[in-house]
Amino acid sequence: MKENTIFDEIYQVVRLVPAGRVTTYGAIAAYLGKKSGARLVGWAMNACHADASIPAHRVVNSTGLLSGKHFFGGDTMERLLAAEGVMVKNDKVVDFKKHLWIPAEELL
DNA sequence: AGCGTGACGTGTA
DNA sequence: GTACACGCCACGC
Repeated sequence: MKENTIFDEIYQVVRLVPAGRVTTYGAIAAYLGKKSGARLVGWAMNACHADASIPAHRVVNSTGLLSGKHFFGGDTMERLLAAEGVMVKNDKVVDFKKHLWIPAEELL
């Protein structure tokens, strides 16, 4: 490891996300020190296909919308979330704020 | 070395 | 409340 790349940094944080919780691209970016690096997180997630150990399905946008569910292959993302206790309605996380997990706050 | 793109976020109209 | 535009960092060509 010790790639020291933004990708790995993001991967580590995403892997720290507990089951039944979801985080946002902005939260991860903020934790890494990137204020508006949300796009970078999305980019890293795109490469997450190389790491099946990364629960990218727990990462949603600030509106709680499963932006990447389309990339997972249909209902895979919402199904994984539902299996962990996170209900998804209309591609959006139910009680999103309640399930929201922010590294900068929880890992504080 | 420069331009375009991207699973986003925030602000303004 | 919805729609549009700009900004951010990193990667691909």
